[in-house]
Amino acid sequence: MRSRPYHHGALRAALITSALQAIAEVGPAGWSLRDLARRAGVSHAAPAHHFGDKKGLLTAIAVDGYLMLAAELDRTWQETRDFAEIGVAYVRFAVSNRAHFEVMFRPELLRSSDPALEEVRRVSSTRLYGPIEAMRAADPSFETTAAATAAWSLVHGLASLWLGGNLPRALGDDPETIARSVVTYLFRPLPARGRSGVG
Amino acid sequence: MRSRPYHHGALRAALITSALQAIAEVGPAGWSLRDLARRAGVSHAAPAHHFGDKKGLLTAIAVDGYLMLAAELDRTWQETRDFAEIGVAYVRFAVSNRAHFEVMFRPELLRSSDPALEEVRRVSSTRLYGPIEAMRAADPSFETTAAATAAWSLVHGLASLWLGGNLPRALGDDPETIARSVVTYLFRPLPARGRSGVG
DNA sequence: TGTACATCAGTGAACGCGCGTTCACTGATGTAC
DNA sequence: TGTACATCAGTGAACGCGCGTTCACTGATGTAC
Repeated sequence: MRSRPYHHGALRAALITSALQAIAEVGPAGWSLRDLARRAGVSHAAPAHHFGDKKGLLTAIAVDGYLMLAAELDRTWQETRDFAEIGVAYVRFAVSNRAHFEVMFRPELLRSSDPALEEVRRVSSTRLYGPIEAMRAADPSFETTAAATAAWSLVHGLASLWLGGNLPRALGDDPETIARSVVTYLFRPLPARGRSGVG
Repeated sequence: MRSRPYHHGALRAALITSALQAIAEVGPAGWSLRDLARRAGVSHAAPAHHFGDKKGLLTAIAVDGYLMLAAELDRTWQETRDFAEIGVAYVRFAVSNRAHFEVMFRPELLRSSDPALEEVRRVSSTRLYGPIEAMRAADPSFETTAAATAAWSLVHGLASLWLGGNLPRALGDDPETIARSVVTYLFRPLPARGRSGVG
C-alpha cells in the first residue's frame, strides 16, 4: 500500500470541489474548513494555506461562478441572438450550478470588495446590458437600466424561487421549460393599456 | 434598585425582536440562541423553552412574515385595484421587513413542513393569484400560473437583488420608486413581435 | 378568603464537542551555479 | 550532473472559545375546593 504523499498536489481545486458538494448538500453555512480538510484527506490546517478563511474560499467560488455565467450568457447570445434565451440561459446556469449561484449573491458570505470579484461581476453584467442596448435601438422608450433590471430581476427571482422549492408544482419540473414559458410575459402586450385595474 | 424579576413576562416576543435585529445586522447565520438570551437578559437555556431550537424560532418569524406580506398585498389591492401596485407592495414589504424576508425563502433555515407555515404560505399566494385571475378574464391567452410566476419572479428577484446590493447605482436609492419603474416592463409591448432578435 | 397543589417559566452549573488559530516542524520542489 | 539553498505545501499538537444540550432546581402563576 502506498502511503499518502506528503503533498496533495491539487489541494486548492480539491477543496473547491468539496465545498461545492457541501454547499449543494447542506448550504453554505452547514460546514467548516475542517470538514473540507477531512473530505480532502489533508490536515485541518491545510485549507488556510490556500484561502485564508471560509470567506476567501467562497469568494473564489463566486469568481468562478461569474466567469461561468458570463460565458454561458455570451455563448447563448452568439448562438441565438434571442434576448429571451439569455434569460433562459441565466436560469439554466443557476440550476445547473446551484452551489455557485447560492454563493454569488450572498454578500455577507464573501469579500465583496475583492478586486477579482468586482471585475468578473462587471464583465458578466455587460452580457446583459449589451443585448438590452440593442433592444433600445428598436424602441427608444426603453430605458436601458430599468429594462435590464426588469429582465435580470425576472430570471433571478425565478431561479431563486425554483431553487428554494417555492414554485407551484403545476409548472412542471423542468426549470428550463418553465423559464422559457415565463419569460414570454416580459415585454408582452397587456390586454388593456394604462392602468391594469380589472377588479 | 429592583432586581430582575424571575419571570421575564414576554420572553417569546423579546426573543423574536432580538432575532430580527440580529438578522438585520449579521444575517440569519451570525448569531446563536445564547446570543439572543444575552440580549434579552435571560439565562442561556431559556430560549429553548419557547422555540426548541433556532429553526423553531426562525419558523415563527417566517410565519409572521407571510402574515404581514399577505396583509400588505391585500390592503394594496383593495386600495388601488392596480396589479402593478401589488408588485410594488411586495418590494416595499421585503425592504421594510428585511429580516423577515431573508428568512421566509430559505427553506434550509426553517421547518418547511410546519403546518402553520404551510397555511400562511398558501394564504399569501392567493393574494397574487386572485388579481392575476382577474387579468386572465380580460385576456384568455394568459396562463394564470405562468403569468403569476412571471410577476412574482420579477418582484422577488428585484427585492433580492436590491437587498444584496447588486443593483446599479444609476437606478437611485429608493426601492419603491425603482420597483414602480421596473414593473412597467412586465406585460409591456415589444417593439417588434415574435423573436426579439435585434443583433 | 384561604390553602393546597399543579403547571409553567426561567436558572445556573456541568458536559462534551467542533471550531478557528497558532506554531514549530517536515517533506517536496524549484532554481542558481 | 551535482550540490546547496530558498521556497512552498502540508503536518500535528496545543490553545481557548462558544456552542447546544442536559438536569435538578427555584420562583411565580393559575386553579380547585
